[in-house]
Amino acid sequence: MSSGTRHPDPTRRSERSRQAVLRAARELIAEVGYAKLSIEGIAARAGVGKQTIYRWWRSKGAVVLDAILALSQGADGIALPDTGDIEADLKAVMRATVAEFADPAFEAPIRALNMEIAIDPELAAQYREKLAGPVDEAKKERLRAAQRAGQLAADADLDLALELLYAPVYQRWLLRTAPLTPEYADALVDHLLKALRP
Amino acid sequence: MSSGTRHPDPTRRSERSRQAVLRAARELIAEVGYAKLSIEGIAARAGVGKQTIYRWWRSKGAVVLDAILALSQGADGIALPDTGDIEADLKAVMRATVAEFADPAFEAPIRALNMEIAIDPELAAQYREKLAGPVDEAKKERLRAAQRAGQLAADADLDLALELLYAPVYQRWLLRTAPLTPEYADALVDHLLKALRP
Amino acid sequence: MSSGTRHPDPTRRSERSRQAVLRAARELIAEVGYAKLSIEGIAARAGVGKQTIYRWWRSKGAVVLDAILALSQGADGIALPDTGDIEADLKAVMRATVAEFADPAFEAPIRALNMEIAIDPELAAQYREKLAGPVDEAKKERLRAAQRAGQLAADADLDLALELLYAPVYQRWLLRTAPLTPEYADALVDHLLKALRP
Amino acid sequence: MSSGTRHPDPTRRSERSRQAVLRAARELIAEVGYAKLSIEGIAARAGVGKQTIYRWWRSKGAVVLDAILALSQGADGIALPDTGDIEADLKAVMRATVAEFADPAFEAPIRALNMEIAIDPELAAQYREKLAGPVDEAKKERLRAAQRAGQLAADADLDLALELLYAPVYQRWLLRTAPLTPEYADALVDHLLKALRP
DNA sequence: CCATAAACGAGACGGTACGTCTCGTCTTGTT
DNA sequence: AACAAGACGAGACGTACCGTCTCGTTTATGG
Repeated sequence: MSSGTRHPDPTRRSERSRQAVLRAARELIAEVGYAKLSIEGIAARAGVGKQTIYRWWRSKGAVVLDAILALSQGADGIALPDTGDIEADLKAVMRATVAEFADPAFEAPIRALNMEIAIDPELAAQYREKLAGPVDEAKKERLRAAQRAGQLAADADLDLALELLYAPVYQRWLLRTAPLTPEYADALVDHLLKALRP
Repeated sequence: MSSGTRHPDPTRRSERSRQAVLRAARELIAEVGYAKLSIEGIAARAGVGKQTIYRWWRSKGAVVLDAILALSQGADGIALPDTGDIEADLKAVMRATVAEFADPAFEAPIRALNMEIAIDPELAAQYREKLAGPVDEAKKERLRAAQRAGQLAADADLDLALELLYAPVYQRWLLRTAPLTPEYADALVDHLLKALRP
Repeated sequence: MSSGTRHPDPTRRSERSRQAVLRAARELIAEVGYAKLSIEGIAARAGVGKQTIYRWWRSKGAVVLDAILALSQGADGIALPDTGDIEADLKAVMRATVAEFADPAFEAPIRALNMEIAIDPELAAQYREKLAGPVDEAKKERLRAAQRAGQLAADADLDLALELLYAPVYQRWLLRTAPLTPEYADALVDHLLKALRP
Repeated sequence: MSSGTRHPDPTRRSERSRQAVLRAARELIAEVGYAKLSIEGIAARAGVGKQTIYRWWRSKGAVVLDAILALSQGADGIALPDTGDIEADLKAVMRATVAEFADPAFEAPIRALNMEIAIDPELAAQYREKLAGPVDEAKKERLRAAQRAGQLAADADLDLALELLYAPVYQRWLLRTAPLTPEYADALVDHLLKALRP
């Protein structure tokens, strides 16, 4: 589950320490912000030697990724709602997404993670594999169902479709260029469907 | 032109030092990368006292922003090509954009700037005002022309239109989720126009 | 006065910091012992950045040497008593020496210094030049006076004479092989004079 | 033979490990010097678990002492030469001593051992009992023979005599105050005999 | 045409954190 | 039960930068 790749011997690893580190990382991001997050601080808060962190994680970013992964663990078998109405379903999903992005509790750690991912390609790969990938697959599955139902063009590029939905939200959030509102979520869905209708 | 707001007396400022700092910042980002960029290093490379940097810039990010602004100075009166064919014009522009993002020389400093902007809202505001704003305005002007020509719906949300075009490119580039190709540029334009046709 | 040799610019040095470091070093040697003396600890106690210590001193030993040098500063124009009776004078001096070695307050820092000197030849050279040298010279001067008075052989090797007096005391103290008593001091003088009488 | 005192059950001890530790200690002192000698390093070099060292030795110093003891094992029944001429015999012995101290191969480990002994009284006691004691006894035996032969005063303090001979050599070596030459060895003997003649 | 006040280069300062190393203890199989 | 291996909490190491603070030294008017 951890992001490092230098595990000397995973079986010898102290689960107690691992949990303490991830919890401390989460707490500190929320309390002092990502800019002031330090490995030294995480170790102290977790009651753990610094070496224990360096032993199992490649970087501060790897710790942050694991800390967030640990939260969304149970969410494996995710599936998007499917009422048969692709427009209604997508709007519901996008409104939820927009709301999540607007949540201040969501802000700090996810912004931190995105900084790390933008800098460290290897970390980005792990992020995609562990978190983004499964979620994207679920979303594409819903779109595929809509294709089968004749609500979307059969030859639509679903990866691009996802980007048309999510990239604008992501950009607004990351760069704070404009507020994220439910109306905005609806507008994105409307435009997507207009572009992708058969 | 500089981003700080505490200029004790702009007239007394040494232009020679300012240029040396911006040049040093650009060189160091290219050479050692953003993560290892330090004010100490910039000052040393520029042959400038650290205080001179702290006097005129609020933060490392402000220096980076200025360093990049200084490059794109002449580009004030930017205007997009207007052949009358909105599809051809947009595809040309997007292909150029995609090519620019793929340029390795572009990478390091812009990525650095984006990190700072994502963290520092005040810097983001300056970035929008000085760089992104004028460029976006030029883009919207072209879209407005297309509206007047009846090639786009009269009630189209042009801000959203820009996001549908650029946010996917931005996301692919920042998170390295997928390659940026000319075909991708074309596809984005195609989808936009399908969604925005009258 | 300090032992390091990399003084970047002695005129810029903070005398307040220098004093605080030496005082902290002395206090900590007395309190926690030499084995547990750390540069980190000295810096913290002195309210000084670690870099300030590394900037001006080559090693922990150099700090300790300076700390002790600073104590015995005024003792420049040292001269041994000269009553005309070399035996009585030497016995007085050696009894004082023996008493000094037996003083627990003397123990910790001097033992620490001797460890460093035994390991670091460069430090040893500075120790000899700054501390041991002048003292030895004073002792030899007294012996020379005795030679002129016909109480010692004219061709006596005074360096060796000093060693015959002090090396046994030093060895007993350093290795704790036997107690240092006034009688022992007298015995050393008796033997020296028997060996060196004309 | 080992210096620790917590042997849980000496019979269960692995002789192979013990030898490996002592050999590794000797090699590392010679290779990296005493200052950089670590238990971690000894264990790694010896192919031994750290616990094995902690189980059988009280401290790093105890390992070093054992490592050196192991070398001078056979030298139990030592006796100094006795040609009947005390001056010649002592000069031969002292010249040999001086030569031994000047040997670079002798340097590192013995200096290391002396550091430990100067710091740790308990270790010093063991050193005296196991190494210095027997040797000193042999030296005193030779001096006693000289007393019986009327070459030394019958009431001479033989412990002090040994110190007059060896302490100056020890001091010169430890503090590197002056070179150790054969002439110096002779001079020490000459002075001793002048002081101790009947 | 100076004087004078600022900005300047240099870099020392008190600090924080880095990533590494070693300590001495503890845990997990192996022999 | 001792062993090799090595993870663990702890904490010092020496380095890199932070942002602030003197230091003289330009430099650029404005009296």
